[in-house]
Amino acid sequence: MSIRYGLLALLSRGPRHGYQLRQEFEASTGATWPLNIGQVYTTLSRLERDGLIRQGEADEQGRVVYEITEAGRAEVERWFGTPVTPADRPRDELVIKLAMAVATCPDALKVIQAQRTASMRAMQELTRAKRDTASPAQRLVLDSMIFQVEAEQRWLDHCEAVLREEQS
Amino acid sequence: MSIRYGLLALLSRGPRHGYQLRQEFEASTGATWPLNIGQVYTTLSRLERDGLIRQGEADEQGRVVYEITEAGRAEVERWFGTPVTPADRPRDELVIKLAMAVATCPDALKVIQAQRTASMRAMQELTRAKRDTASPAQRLVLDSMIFQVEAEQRWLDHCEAVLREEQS
DNA sequence: ACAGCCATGTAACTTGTTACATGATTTT
DNA sequence: AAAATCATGTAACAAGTTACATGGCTGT
Repeated sequence: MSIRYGLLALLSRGPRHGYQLRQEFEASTGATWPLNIGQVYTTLSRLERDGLIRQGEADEQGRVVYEITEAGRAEVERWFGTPVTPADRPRDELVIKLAMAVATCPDALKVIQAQRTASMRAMQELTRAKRDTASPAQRLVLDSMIFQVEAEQRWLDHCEAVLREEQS
Repeated sequence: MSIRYGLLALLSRGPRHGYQLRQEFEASTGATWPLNIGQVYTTLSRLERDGLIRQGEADEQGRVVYEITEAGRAEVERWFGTPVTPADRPRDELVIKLAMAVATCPDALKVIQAQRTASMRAMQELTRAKRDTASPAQRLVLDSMIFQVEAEQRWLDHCEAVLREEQS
């Protein structure tokens, strides 16, 4: 629901049109997850269908402007007030992969090694991206990814240690 | 694609029927993400549609048994050999929420506080769950979540520090 | 004239998810 | 007899995603 609520939150600041929403969304969340412009419009249609936004009057340039409704405002409030729990998060593909590998794969250690290499490269790219990013919001997003990759690396080490212990 | 590839990986060990697949999947990945049995069958249909598995002969108990095809085996190999990158992961709802909150919300600090409380509670539940889990595979999954919540807590501290600095 | 950006939208698709229907077998 | 578990499946939907069509405007 990230995009859905993200756009709704942007609209709670004031009326916006679709193209503008993509710009602001990407300005906040950065280049790691590019947002296809088509998706903005599909998401806006669904938000309108659900009564959380409505089409306002057109721009002076004739652009279609959306504005948040009362129901939408309440929904944003609820969203900001509700923390994210582990159960809310989608299944982590890496975790599933390793869980399957330890039971299935000829050698799970190879999977771990390949992932570790990729993680290190990801870390390099993230630090480089952070160096090149001026926007504070985008830096926070990059920081989050850096912390997550660090956690991933720790977990990979841990998995390898557990595996080696089991084998011996 | 976690479920899709997860089931495919299980089938690469040998023929299985649907109910059994759910049991083995949950035995590996644990109780945090329960797998609805209906989803097993929808996913199996789609895997069959894509030529990655096929229906074999029925069980001695008359149960429908699926087996992996050559194409499926190749796909599993490819999956195990391909690392997960940050771009592969879905947008993190917490990250989006905070990125929106710092720019939109009356006070983002409240959002951070609420999340921190939830994170601490999540951590408690995860350590309790780990204490009660004998299966090594499930313990690894729980360890992954623990590392992730730790990273989340570090990031929340970091966000708060950055915010307070900006305000002053 | 043409390339590139601004701008809106739709059709088709994917995976994930749940609610429901159905019946057999096993346990209490 | 009733409850629980085993077992298979379908219908309907949500959210995310991309490819494509369409046209206006701007700078070279």
